[in-house]
Amino acid sequence: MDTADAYTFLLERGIKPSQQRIALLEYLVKHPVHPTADELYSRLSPTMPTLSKTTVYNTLRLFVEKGAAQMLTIDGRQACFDGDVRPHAHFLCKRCGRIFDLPLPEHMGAGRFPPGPERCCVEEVQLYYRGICADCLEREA
Amino acid sequence: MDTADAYTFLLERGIKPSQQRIALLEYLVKHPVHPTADELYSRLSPTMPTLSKTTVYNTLRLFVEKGAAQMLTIDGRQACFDGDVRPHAHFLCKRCGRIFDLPLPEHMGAGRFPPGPERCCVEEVQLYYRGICADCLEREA
DNA sequence: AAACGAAATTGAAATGAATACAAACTTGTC
DNA sequence: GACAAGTTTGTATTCATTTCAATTTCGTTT
Repeated sequence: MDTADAYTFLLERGIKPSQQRIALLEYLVKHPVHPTADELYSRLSPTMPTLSKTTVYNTLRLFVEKGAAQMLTIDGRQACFDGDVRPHAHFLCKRCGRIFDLPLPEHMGAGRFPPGPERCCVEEVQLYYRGICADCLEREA
Repeated sequence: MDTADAYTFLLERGIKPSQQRIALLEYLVKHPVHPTADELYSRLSPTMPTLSKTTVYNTLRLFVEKGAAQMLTIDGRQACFDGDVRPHAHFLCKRCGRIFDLPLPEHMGAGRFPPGPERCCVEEVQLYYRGICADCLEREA
């Protein structure tokens, strides 16, 4: 995704494409490592010196509201963000802290999330795994 | 679960059963509404005036480590705790903030959580739904 | 029963993610 | 060029959680 793509993507979602919003979206999509708000700020500050942390938070909240990004609460300490809004699961390595994408189990494809007997309206589903990743397992063996 | 049950349950898990730990475990099991650390402190303080919030945090962390309770990160702001450690899903109502238990989909029974191609070691799985609960839907209709 | 020591508890202070808010700035429109 | 609506910015604040040193509890030994 380049700047032009980000521009139109934001417009499609009803988001006014400002410099900051384009930069954040581009970074999120190009770096699918589930960064935190703070990481995004640190990475983008150098090339965008006036960027404020408040803008990062505001923008991420907007993205989530408009369905342009996902917020992950897999790490209890801070929220992580994912520019890939297609349904997929996440794995958090307790050792190195990295978050990996994983496919959803077969039966949990898009739209097929039976919430049980209750008559509630499900808007989001998140499937989180936690454990030790392959790299960390190998490193310690 | 009464005090004696809590006592033996804690011992079985390798947790020294102190007054505070028994009280916390009993409360968690008797009130399956997924309280936060702060709520637990507020509820137990009246009958246990010397209880400290640090103890609540320490104890909850210990419970989670020893598998005596589950920590939920479904609400990004604060952790919630569940004395029911059997695998089940959770639903957070964005309107009223309550968290409900839900059964896991058929294919996701205990131990059957295929994490995909990676060779990682999965220790926990959490399935979160977010939306509007039946009560809130009705109230607004 | 008193003394001891390890473990648990406590309260105060610190940390750190996230939010509130008001001022300054952009951007498009007349 | 002035205006207005919407954005961005920095500072100050909130609040969940952690750190830490001092105190207390509890089981064991003398």
